[in-house]
Amino acid sequence: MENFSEWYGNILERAEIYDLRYPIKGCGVYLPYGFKIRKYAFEIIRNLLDEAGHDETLFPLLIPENLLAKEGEHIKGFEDEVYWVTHGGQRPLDVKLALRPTSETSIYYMMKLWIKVHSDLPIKIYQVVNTFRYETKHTRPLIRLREIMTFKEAHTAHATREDAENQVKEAMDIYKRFFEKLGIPTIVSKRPEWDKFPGAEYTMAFDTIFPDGKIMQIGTVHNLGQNFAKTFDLEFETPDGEKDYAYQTCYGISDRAIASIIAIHGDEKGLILPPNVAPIQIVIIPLLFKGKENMVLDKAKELYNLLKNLGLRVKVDDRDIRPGRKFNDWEIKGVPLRIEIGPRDLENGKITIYRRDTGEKFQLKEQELKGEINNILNDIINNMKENAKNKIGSFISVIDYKEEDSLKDLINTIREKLENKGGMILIPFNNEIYNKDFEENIGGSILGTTEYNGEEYIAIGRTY
RNA sequence: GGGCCUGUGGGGUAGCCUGGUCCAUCCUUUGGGAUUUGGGAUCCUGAGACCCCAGUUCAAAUCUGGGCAGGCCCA
Repeated sequence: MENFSEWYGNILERAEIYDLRYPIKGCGVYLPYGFKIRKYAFEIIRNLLDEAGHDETLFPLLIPENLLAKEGEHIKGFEDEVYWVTHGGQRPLDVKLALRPTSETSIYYMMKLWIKVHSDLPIKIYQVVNTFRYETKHTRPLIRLREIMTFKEAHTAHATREDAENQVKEAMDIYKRFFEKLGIPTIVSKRPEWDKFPGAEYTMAFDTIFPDGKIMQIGTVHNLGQNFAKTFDLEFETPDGEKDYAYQTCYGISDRAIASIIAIHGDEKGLILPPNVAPIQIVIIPLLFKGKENMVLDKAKELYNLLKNLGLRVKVDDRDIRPGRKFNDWEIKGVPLRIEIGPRDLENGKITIYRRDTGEKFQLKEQELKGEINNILNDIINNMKENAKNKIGSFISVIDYKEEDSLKDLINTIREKLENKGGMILIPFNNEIYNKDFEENIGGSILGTTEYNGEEYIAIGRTY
């Protein structure tokens, strides 16, 4: 993958994931195939959240200016990138309406109405919605959008600081499992003070590394403390009759998760999808020879029903084109398994199987298929995880640095490394260099502090 | 915020400088047909474009101005 940008744009089009020709910068269209990937991926996070006691809700897209502007630090973080609705028809509006850049303010306004006593807490809700940012820098499909079409945002309120702290832990655990299921390796760091979510006490972030060596933030978890609660007056009565403000957290995952599936697993041939999000998990290609078409088609149909009944997503590709073309089409689309069935296989009572992740082709006795199929699919996701881990691992470099070493040398080493290799650089934590001044000199960003092999490090990289 | 560049079928392009030879080239895509099918076949026959508006001119894809859209560089 020499040129990632080019590869990425190409694959979105050729695999029919996302059409970026919509005539507004930073806005595009999820095509049916891409939409299904999105659907299955977000089904996973929905299930994880539901199992952990979250409830799905839906809040309005429009936020009145006075609500959005209420929390000073929060609005400051967004003021340059908010879209405003200023007119209703021809008539200017008395109160401008923002297209949500995120929904803290609208949700917390309502939470105030729902919270009276400690027994109303905790509240754990989430929604999957579109959000808007007026990006002036380069937009990129599914990575930097003006309309973020898929934003899963969870918001919680708790009676104590400890509960909120535990909620942060739970959220991080959920995200960790989510990305594991997708086979996407992540590095978790605590964002620096100057780069945390506006209005939060602190921000924990999930980063991964793209094939071009750039850092991609794909999930964040924020502990909001009582900042918003005080602004929005989320006051409640404690068990001992006192008053206190709710302790809040919020955490989000976006379209970038989809971009990561594509980027982390894909290869020169196209997508490689983890079976759990693949719109088609197994494609059956009948090899049709003159006079033997029906035999082969019947067998294909039989296998289709067998696999379908096992709960798998299967498709028989009986288009009247040559098989080589079909092989290619489905490889571009990343279908994990392909079954080839032709007259030769029929004679031998075997089927031919191709694995997209390893590229290997092998034969299986027809009777073995039913028992083996799930093992194979499991093996695929495990192998994909392993590959991804190795890829990301090779992008992490540790640089030693002690007080007495030359700061100039350190800066040069970092610059050189970021320039030539990219990826993530880890430096043993040192308060002297953990600041904005240092960040401005290294030709990259300080991602935050992270734990690596049991030690604390400063993580550095170039971000998207 | 300042500067630069680009816009031709669904995608990628040639033509633009030097206006006419362009009802626009090639690859890909795509409808119909034939033939074929164990790794992107082939043949026949169709489809599909000069971003929009105004101007210059006998004549505009080509020149000028504006609009819209996209990209790049610097702060």
